[in-house]
Amino acid sequence: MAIGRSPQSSSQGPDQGASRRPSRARGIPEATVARLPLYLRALTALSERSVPTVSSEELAAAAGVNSAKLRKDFSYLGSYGTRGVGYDVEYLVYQISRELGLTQDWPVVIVGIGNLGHALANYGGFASRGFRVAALLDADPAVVGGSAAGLPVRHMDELEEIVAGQHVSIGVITTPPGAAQQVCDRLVEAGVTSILNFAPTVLSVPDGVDVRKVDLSIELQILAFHEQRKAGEEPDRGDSVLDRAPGPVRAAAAKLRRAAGGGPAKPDSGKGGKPGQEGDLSAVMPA
Amino acid sequence: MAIGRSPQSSSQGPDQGASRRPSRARGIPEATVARLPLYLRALTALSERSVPTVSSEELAAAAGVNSAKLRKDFSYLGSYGTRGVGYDVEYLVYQISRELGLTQDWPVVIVGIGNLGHALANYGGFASRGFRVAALLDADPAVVGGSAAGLPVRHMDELEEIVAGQHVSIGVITTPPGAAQQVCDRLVEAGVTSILNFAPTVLSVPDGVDVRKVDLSIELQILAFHEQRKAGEEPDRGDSVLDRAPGPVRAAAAKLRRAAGGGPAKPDSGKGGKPGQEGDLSAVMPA
DNA sequence: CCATCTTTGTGCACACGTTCACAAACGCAT
DNA sequence: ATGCGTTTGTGAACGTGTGCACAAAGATGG
Repeated sequence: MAIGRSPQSSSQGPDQGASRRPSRARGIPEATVARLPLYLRALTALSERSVPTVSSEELAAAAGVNSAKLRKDFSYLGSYGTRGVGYDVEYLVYQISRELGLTQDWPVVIVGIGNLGHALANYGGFASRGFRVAALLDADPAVVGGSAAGLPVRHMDELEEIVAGQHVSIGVITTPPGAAQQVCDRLVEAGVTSILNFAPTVLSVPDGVDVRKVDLSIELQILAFHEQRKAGEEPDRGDSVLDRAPGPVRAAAAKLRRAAGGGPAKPDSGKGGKPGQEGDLSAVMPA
Repeated sequence: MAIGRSPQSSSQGPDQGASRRPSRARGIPEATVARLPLYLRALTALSERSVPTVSSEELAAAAGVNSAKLRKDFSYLGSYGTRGVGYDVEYLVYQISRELGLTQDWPVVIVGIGNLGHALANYGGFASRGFRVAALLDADPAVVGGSAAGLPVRHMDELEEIVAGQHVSIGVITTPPGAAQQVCDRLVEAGVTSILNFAPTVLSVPDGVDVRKVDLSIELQILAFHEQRKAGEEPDRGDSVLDRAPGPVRAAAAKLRRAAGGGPAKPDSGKGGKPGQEGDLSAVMPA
């Protein structure tokens, strides 16, 4: 079978970020890196209110984390606090920005200008942190030539030129799932080394390329899981008994299922058994 | 100071999901829950191609994870595989769906119908997994009355009635950051117990309410971090020496900074020091 | 200059997550 | 039936992340 490409390099699962490559090159744990933007946001808010210093306790509350965790996180960056006082807001903003690489400009291309692509193009958070939209791209002639957020939508064919010409190293994929891997390959080939993927696809990329995934459907499913648990807390809604059987019983059941020919005996995935769930997504958006 | 509300209950940080409450009520680890949707997607694809069984190795490749991890994940659900053969695709689809609570219908309200709200309303992945959009809500009279994805946009005032009447337990917040906490409070008050938050805000909710956060800006910042690391691998671009100094030196520097009055001595956040980064987001979308 | 109070930075213990590696279980051919 | 090849399920080792609790460091007041 073998469904993915060759390497499953660069992480992608829920353990986002570059996990397999220890990534702790200079020591900053991945979990800490993921929290730095959180701190940065809280600090920026304080900065705007001209608050000069902040304690780990206050900042932790604002960022929604444990204060000990916050202090440990900061300790990886160096000792930027002052005991008995707290942290200098402006200085910390600068240090975190620098650590995250936000003191430089990051041109970004967005590929796939559907509903989500549009939303992202209009996204205020891009420009406000050094991320500049270098170009909007789409393969659909009906979309190319239009505009979003004041930028023209250009054709995929210009991708290579744009990436090379503007030294784009970050690409955002908001295409339908079917096109994602292909777009990804072109991005990588053109020189992009970091990809933010909104398509519900497992992208396969060569070593050295980072992929992060945002998947709305998954988030909702996780919520549903917890929601279901809340609902059926004490009532022991009995699952067909076989399901959690001790082993031999269950194995026999599996054998029976297989023997049945995989046809009519299946549970029908729960509800309205209409097929094509994954294939015919209403275009533009991932499922 | 104290910025957030009262409790910082229910998790929210990068350690998404209900972390602090062990949540492993019946034993399924949070990390596993987060991967189940991944497996489900891969399995659904196989199911459509009428593949009857799949080995852990194959499925793991398709989902982009380690096969041992996949097997351990499945072992939490029970023993649904057959040694020497693999897993029955249809059966596993059913089991995972059931575990995630996707065999039932989950009405969802989306609050804040801006660019992103529109995109979500049109999101194919909603309906395809049992998530039904019960209503689209907005507070802006200019938006109310319009429609998105065939559904009318209704006014916030109808929230309580809709949530109660349709037994909505999941809410999606796509408002500007300033409105997020307020909307969240109303949702919770109305009876919603799971929230998917797209606004760049740390929501504070009472115990028993789950919050998951999707933050585009953070994802990009994490990518930028790794990108920067790739770029400056060997060159020891010397950071003003003070930055990583042994301690006493650094402390003195901090004292000097503070003594300087917090005014002109600050590093200016790196680039064009225009303020209002967090406050004046171009509405509609989070930053 | 000393005492006291506040807050950082971190050692340590523990919980969680990942991966290896292998025995047990199963299908299949003979 | 028996043996062989395959694949699952899991015990155990390891790595990562979290949180407590406290000593050290600095601020502050007398």
